[in-house]
Amino acid sequence: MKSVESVFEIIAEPNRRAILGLLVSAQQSVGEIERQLRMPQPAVSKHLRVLREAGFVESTVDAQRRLYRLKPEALQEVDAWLAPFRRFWSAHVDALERHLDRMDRSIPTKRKTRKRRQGPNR
Amino acid sequence: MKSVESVFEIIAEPNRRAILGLLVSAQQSVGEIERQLRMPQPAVSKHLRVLREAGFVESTVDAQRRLYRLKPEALQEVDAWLAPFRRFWSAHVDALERHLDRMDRSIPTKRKTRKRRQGPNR
DNA sequence: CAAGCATATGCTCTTTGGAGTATATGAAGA
DNA sequence: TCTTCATATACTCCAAAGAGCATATGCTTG
Repeated sequence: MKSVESVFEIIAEPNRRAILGLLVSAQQSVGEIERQLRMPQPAVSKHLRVLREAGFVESTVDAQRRLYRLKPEALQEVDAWLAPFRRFWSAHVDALERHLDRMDRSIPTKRKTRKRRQGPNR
Repeated sequence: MKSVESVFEIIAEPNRRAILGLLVSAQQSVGEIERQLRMPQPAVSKHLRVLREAGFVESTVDAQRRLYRLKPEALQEVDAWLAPFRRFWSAHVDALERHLDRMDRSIPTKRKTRKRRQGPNR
């Protein structure tokens, strides 16, 4: 049993993302998820278990049913990881330009020719 | 060759996330990534290939080196997917409260008929 | 052209994890 | 109690993918 998968591995699975998507609107029982996603019940339960152990969802008991609802903490982790990259899709095109311009990340290897960028000149 | 992996599968790989992390600060050559991450060169190249084909990075040629830099579009996709969930980590506590209120988190070891629930579930 | 560096690719091996199926648990109602 | 419903778990099978290693490609310089 490995319970320490990264949140990224968890949401890498399409069915799990689908389940999370369903739970955005409202909590759902296993059966409801099963029907909406047209997925075999054991599959649903299994994915829910993974999601639960990873902290993405939590469940409460209602008679024989289990109602699953979203727990946002885990997804916040993804959001946090994304943060440093955000500055890129605002204005980075120019910054990139500057980079290309001054990049001389030379390494302790002998290099004579530089200025060899720009263009797929074969 | 399958090139149509979801962006989520791409970033599920720890080494790839590490590479992306490196590229946030500046573009890097394969060798630089190799050294900083202490990862065998073929591994770096392979991951870079995956990242490139998925649109996470792009490369330019500099003599025998290849300089890789970030391409934010793919990560924006993740960001977009995350959007619907964002409202959860602002105000959702109240909804949660209501739920916790009408059920018992205790273990229903031996329980007789309880309220049959009036659920909003159809 | 030959040599050397930087990077890419091909191949095998191994592990992981989802699919599918069968079955177990547990609660509710007759 | 027995039956039925809702959900969970156990188990096998299979494919995908990363690790590791060897090698190919390609550019540069002597």
